Amino acid sequence: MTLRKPRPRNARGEGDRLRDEVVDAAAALIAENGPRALTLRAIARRVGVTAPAIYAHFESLDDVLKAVVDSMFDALADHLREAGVGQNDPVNRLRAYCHAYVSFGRDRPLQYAILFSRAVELRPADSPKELENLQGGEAFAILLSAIRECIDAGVSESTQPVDDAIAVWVALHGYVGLRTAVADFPWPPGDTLLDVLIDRLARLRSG
Amino acid sequence: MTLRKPRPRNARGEGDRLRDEVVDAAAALIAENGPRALTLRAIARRVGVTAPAIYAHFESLDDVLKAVVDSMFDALADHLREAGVGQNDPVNRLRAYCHAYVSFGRDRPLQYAILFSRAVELRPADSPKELENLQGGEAFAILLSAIRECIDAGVSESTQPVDDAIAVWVALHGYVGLRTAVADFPWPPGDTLLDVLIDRLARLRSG
DNA sequence: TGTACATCAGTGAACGCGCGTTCACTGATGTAC
DNA sequence: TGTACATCAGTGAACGCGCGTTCACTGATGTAC
Repeated sequence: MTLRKPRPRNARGEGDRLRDEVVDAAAALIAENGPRALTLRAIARRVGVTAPAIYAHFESLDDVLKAVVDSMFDALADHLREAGVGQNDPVNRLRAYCHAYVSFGRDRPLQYAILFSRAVELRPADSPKELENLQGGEAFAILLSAIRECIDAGVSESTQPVDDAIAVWVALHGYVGLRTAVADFPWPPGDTLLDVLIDRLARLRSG
Repeated sequence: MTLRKPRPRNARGEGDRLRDEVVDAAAALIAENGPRALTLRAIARRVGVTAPAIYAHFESLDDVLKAVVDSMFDALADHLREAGVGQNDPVNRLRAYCHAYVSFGRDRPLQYAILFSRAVELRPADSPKELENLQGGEAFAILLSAIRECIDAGVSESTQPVDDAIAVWVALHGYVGLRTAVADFPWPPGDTLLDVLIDRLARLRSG
């Protein structure tokens, strides 16, 4: 319900800027008040534009939500990659990716929740082999490659890297979901549990 | 939008029946069309009653949603208990509980999702020790006791049953969430992955 | 046994609101000549 | 360099709808005498 000053109209050729602003505003609304608060008019108010203006860039509210999900999956993959920078030890890199995944979800629980909420049907991969083309597949591929490097370095006993990467992903997803939803629970301190999950599911020797 | 024949008015003293019917209708609406489809008027239509009649039993729509979540947590615990009946081997019992947890979520993904969706704030436990009083705590206590029995029987190497029960719960939650949301993924066949998660996180010797 | 009355379990009309969507329009900005 | 014009990036009014919530009411059922 925040009132904004009327924003200056975009100049010629900069019409696409509104598209990005709409996606950002939609993501912010979800982050603040959950997906139920996402309406075309609320987005328009936040951007400082009238509701019909959105139709120039999106067919419907659902279309906006899809764009939000897309941009969130991209942001997640970027977040993981950044966390891996400078991590030369394969175990530390894997851990860094996993912690980054969790912090991504924990910092924006309501946004994270829509990624796998079935509110938007996920884009199907063209073929089972095109994992990266699948939404979330980019993040998964990062996890998988980190596990493979651990195996190559002899610090993981995993013999089925794909299955074990899925196992780790499942655990990360569950950890984000439960920790943000059920705060009132005797959670092990810090991220102890997270490291246990990584150790056992990626079959790290240190674990 | 299903039209129902006008239902007979409840007799004296049976007014509480409407309360249960409202909760069931609300749960059914969520199961069919997700939480966005949950409105007071839709519930009333489905029950075959006018909208104001609901106010005799609930203060608001949010109050109805809370009742749905409560009844779902009860149903989950019942479902687990039933699955354990007749399982005399502790490992098999633990597995039966875990598979029951997953099937519960998989059979009603949209309902399961609201349990931990933050759409309703979960009832806080009065003290950290009163796990059973916490929503979901009853199901958790069942898991925990099964792991303890595995330890006692010498088939689990777990030394921290509470932490490991949490780990299993996290994995079950993640498994339900991802499997129902991301169908288009190279999941290991059947519930192979689920058994791997149980083996490693409950530290079963068979694994 | 009969009857007046209280209570229970709702109904039905009405309210104001925010929503998605349509439509005709406007006014600044770039382009052609 | 000036000017007519097309286009772009929106505006503003209007529509019909379903929503939560309120209010006065109704009519069947049980109870007291």
